[in-house]
Amino acid sequence: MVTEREEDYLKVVHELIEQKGYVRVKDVSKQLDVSPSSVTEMFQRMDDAGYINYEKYGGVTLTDSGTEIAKSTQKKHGVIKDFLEILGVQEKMADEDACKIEHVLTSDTLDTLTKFADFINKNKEAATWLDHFRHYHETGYYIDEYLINTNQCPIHKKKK
Amino acid sequence: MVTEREEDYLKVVHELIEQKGYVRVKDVSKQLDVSPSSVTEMFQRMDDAGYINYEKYGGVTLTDSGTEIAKSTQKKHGVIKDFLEILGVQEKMADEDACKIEHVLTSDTLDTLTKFADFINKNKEAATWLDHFRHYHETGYYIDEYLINTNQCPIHKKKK
DNA sequence: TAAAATAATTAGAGAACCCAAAATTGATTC
DNA sequence: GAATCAATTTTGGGTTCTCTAATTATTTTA
Repeated sequence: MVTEREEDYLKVVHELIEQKGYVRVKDVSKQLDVSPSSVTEMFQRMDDAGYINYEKYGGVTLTDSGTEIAKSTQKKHGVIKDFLEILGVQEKMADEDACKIEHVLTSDTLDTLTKFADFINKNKEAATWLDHFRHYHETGYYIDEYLINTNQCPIHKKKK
Repeated sequence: MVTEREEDYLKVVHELIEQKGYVRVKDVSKQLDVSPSSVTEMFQRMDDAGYINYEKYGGVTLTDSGTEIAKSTQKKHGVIKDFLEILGVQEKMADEDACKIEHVLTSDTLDTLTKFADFINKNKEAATWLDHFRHYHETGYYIDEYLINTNQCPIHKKKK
């Protein structure tokens, strides 16, 4: 079974291959903020595990299973990050959280987050609703026009 | 710095103390599905770290810092679980995911999730909107009345 | 092409987990 | 009080991941 850390490494390797066409120990080291020797060691482990093809002092390529894991992890990352940003979490935080969560969320939950983003993006009504939530989130106040349609007093009301 | 695993152990210890008034190695072992020897070892580590007071063959109590961590972790768990359940994730999955996520979410994001739950619970409008999302989530179809107010054709439309 | 610079690997070690099996302690029962 | 039983701890070992320092390979440059 693939570990979380292996998923991290596979994701970075995949990204670097997409960006530059090849992978350097140095780059992975910088990207993940670990020492070069840690990268070498992980490369050896992942070669043994069948996720990458690794040759000393040479290049690294992803195997089919490695590619699958990398893509799946990237996809999860995107889903989570998009979702959090929709909710109003700042890009940097959303990215940071997505990096952690992507390894552990059940596919059920992932599916829910995906559907949520779809729903928001396909409905004007939803977008409006979201604006109201964002306003509440940022200021702690409800928006007047919105309150008119509820059973609440149309006075700015601080959330306690 | 407290590790994720220490947070897990502290949470369980705190829960057991609340429930039964005391803590047995056996119970923690069962709760976390680890061997008794792992629990003993962790107890020793957490005693060294100042999170618990541990005496061989005796009881375990939480220090102030241990209590703080346990409570904070429990609180985060609750926020995340509630949030996911609001979105329609099944209780079991929501709980499972919350157990993982509680250790890693930024406080920014946690705050957003809390506010989201508040917002939903305090607005009829929001609750209605949520029903529509839940329906879409479960069936893949939009609800007619809802679509009337959007730029979409009021025919059941499968999401692709 | 030989020396210098850079990159990568190996060697050795440590932290945070985990386990099974053996030894110990504390509680119960006869 | 001694024997038994259950709970706990110790011992010894394993995995995954990390590091620094030393070594080796590759690339650059003079």
